[in-house]
Amino acid sequence: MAGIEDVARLAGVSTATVSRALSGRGHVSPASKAKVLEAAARLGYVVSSNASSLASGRTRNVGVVIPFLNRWFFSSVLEGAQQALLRHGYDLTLYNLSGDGAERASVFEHFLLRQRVDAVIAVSLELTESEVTRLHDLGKPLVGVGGPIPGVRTLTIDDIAVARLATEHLIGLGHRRIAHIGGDLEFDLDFHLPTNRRLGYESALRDAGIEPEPKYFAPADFTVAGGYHAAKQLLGSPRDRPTAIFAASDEMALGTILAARDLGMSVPRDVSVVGIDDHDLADFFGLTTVAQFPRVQGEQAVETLMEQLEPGSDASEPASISLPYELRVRSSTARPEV
Amino acid sequence: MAGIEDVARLAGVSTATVSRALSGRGHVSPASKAKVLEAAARLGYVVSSNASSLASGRTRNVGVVIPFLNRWFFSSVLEGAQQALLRHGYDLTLYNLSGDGAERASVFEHFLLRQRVDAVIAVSLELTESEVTRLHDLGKPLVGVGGPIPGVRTLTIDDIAVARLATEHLIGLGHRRIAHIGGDLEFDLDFHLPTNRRLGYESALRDAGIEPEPKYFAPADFTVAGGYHAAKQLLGSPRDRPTAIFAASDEMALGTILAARDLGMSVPRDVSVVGIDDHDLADFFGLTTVAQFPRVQGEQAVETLMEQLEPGSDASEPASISLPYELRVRSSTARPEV
DNA sequence: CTGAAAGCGCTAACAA
DNA sequence: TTGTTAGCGCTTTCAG
Repeated sequence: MAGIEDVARLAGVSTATVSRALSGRGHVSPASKAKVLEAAARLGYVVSSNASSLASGRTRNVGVVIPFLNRWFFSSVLEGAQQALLRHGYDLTLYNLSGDGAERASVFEHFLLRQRVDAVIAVSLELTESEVTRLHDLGKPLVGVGGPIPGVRTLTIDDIAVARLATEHLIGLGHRRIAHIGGDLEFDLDFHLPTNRRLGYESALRDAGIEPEPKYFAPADFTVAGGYHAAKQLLGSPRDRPTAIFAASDEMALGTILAARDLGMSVPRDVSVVGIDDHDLADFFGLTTVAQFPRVQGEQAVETLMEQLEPGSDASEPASISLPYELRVRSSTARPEV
Repeated sequence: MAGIEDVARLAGVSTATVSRALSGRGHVSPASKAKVLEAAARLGYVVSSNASSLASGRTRNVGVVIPFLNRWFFSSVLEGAQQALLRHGYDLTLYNLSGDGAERASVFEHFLLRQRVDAVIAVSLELTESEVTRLHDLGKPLVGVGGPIPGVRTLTIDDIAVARLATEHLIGLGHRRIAHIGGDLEFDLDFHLPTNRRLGYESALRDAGIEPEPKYFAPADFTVAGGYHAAKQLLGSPRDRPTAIFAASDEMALGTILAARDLGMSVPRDVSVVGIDDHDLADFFGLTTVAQFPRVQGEQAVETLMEQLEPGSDASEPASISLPYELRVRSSTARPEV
């Protein structure tokens, strides 16, 4: 392992110059810089991140705290964040916390605070005020994805608007009996996402002069199986059966499609289905959905951090971050039968 | 930020004793240890991992290199690894390499080698000999998951045996015309997994006196959509249609079930379907499958590393690692109709 | 623009 | 069992 001194010697300059040339901080003459670069390449020199971090206080590493790895939304956010960080020359340290108290506290105390990260991205995780304060006091930028953290910059789609859009799509097609499969209340830890989506749904209905009815709401757990069972419930009754179902996630929407099939109903002829996400499988099932772009959310979280971590490097300050979403009409929605 | 000196002062001992008490290396009297622990707690002291790493050469961090984040197998391995590492007090730094050459080389050079990790777990990634050598020379243990890396300890299920098991299940039910949906050749980078599974399938057939026929093989890309199309191909022809399909992954098996339905066939009455994985959705679809346990694979990879990283801590040396798998019979397989 | 040198905070000989 | 102390490899003032 070549060290900075070896490079300095080979390049005929001091270690300080090597450091400056390689890190880009401070001025170095083009001539010296070239010599340093060449020497470093020749020796296969790579800085020791530990020594560098210890001396500079920067680690070029960010921690990502995330509750699930095996769900589409979360793995996509992670992917986006990872890629963006790599581009900036940062490492990503992963903390997969299943919301569980003890493990989580320990992670905060013994990992995040070990000066291992320059910043933290918290995905769909409600941090306690003391956790936020602690990070803040340490001067570690923190950005949230997927839900508001008090006093912290957070990226979330406008769940109310997204739900409105999905519902209005159905209303526009002529549906009046529109059911909703949403999260159960205890799922609301995810930043009231279920509640917000339900609010969007209800307000869209009211705006169209339709009074939301309790019998047209079924709770589920955001899985395919959950959506399936909820949909069976909704579609099972022969009278006043809804002609359309808006599910709060694509996975539940897929469950709905499968339930309809199993009940001998045809989608969209007998029932229209719309979801939220644009999950990998949505296209395959012809599911109409409101796409959100979790990869982009991950990337944006990184960019937001970078502005704080490396000010001036790329001064495009998106003061208020509005995340994109988009209705994707496929074959699971149509006008209701007359 | 309290430093080690603060703790030492408060506890009335030297910094060396604090270090020893907190890290567990070297002997410390119970009395001193108690004092140190209390002082550290009082001050909210957390070691600086950089300083510690620099001085000791250990980072308590392992790098996980993985090609996908959004596929069941990979996210499960990652989850298992993360959890096991956390338990050992290690961090996990994630490198999500999409196999792409340039990005990958850069990661190896500038990230993994920056002394940031004590060891590397490579998931389904064929490392070049020079990459392996480089890590080896640096004294970084390396363990593979999901495919053999030359000269490296690797955890993989016995793909041939797994495929045999699945096929034999069908044969045992009385099927003779058994088709296989496997990976296309170019997918073979995944360590010949598709090839091995096909070999297992073929040898099981031969053992039962059935000659494998090319028309009963269809390649696909391990996705639901891919399996769907392959299955339509296989099930489309009216004569000599297979009575059973063995898909090399659950996702393709699910596609097969959906294809059968769309062709108006009933599973398992008209066609039996078996997969490999025990994907989250397998249970929901009643898919018979050979379960593998990727979480466990991730955990085992970590344990294997720990033996090398912290010798003596837990001396259960599993010399040859055989990974578990298990046939899960559900409702997608049955005797063929007579 | 460059070099000398003082640390960054901790660990590990070594000595006691 | 404990303390003293010399670094770990780099960054960054501070002079020049």
